[in-house]
Amino acid sequence: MNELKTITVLFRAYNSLEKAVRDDIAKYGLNTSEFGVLEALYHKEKLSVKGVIDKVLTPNSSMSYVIENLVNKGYIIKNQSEKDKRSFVLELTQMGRKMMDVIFPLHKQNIRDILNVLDKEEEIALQKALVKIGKSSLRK
Amino acid sequence: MNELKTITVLFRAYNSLEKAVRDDIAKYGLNTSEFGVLEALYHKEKLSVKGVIDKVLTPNSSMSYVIENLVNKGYIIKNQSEKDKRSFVLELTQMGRKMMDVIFPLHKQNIRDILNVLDKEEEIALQKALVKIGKSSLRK
DNA sequence: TGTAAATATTTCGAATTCGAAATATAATTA
DNA sequence: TAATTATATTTCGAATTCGAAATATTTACA
Repeated sequence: MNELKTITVLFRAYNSLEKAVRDDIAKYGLNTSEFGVLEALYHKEKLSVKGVIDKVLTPNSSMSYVIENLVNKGYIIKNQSEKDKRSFVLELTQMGRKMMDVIFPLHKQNIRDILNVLDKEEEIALQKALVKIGKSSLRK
Repeated sequence: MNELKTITVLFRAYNSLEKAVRDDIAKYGLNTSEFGVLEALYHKEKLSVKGVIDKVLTPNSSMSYVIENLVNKGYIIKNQSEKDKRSFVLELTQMGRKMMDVIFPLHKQNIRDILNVLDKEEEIALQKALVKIGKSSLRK
């Protein structure tokens, strides 16, 4: 049997899921990186740039660009931290929060609609396997 | 429980796996898209551009660029098809094939080293779940 | 305290990626 | 056979992404 089948189906599943998400949030003029930042802030109130980077998959060199766009669009604000002058604190604007109040539940439902092809046990098992792979591919 | 956990761990697993693969093949001056094309041709001898597109995850608008780079690097050749003048046939050069003879086994082993944290049953179950998700996210 | 190492963030330049529209040829059908 | 539709591929312009190096500030420690 093909030894690479697992990675093939993983890449394909990721790609089609990612595209579904991308198309969904593109309706609101956002890309995946931007949405990731908004989502992190939606749950955490305030986060430093580093705090966001630790939560999402965007590398720091791209993050400045993503954040700048979100600031320009008026969805987040960025203030230098008093404690640590290297650091900048991000939070949603009122507009950003209102938008997320609308988008986030739709986004969640959209994903659930896709994932619900799996029954509960399958989904749990999938999570476990993926966590293992995630860890395994880091130590390399 | 967090309803989005599955997508989170899927995205993370993909990302770290993809990075492991990317770093690996970057040693040979290739990126993931390029490697995907070479891999398709390595197994199939000859393929049209469309044939390659159907096998990999790169959209056609990007494919021209990827193929052009591979031609310039001397790893593949591209000839207009006699049968169908719209179509172009791709195949590995001798150099391309020799390189893949070296890279491909290493690439495969690299991935197996990561995936072998899973036992056989886990891996099969993972494949099944991912295939379901792949299909499920297409019809949207 | 002064200097070195660590951390947070940005800048830079270049490569890659994308969707939409354009081009060229082939297949279909009226 | 002419006109229409379908298919294969490329072009275009713009946005995004990346790693590496630079900057600024803080922390460690000699």
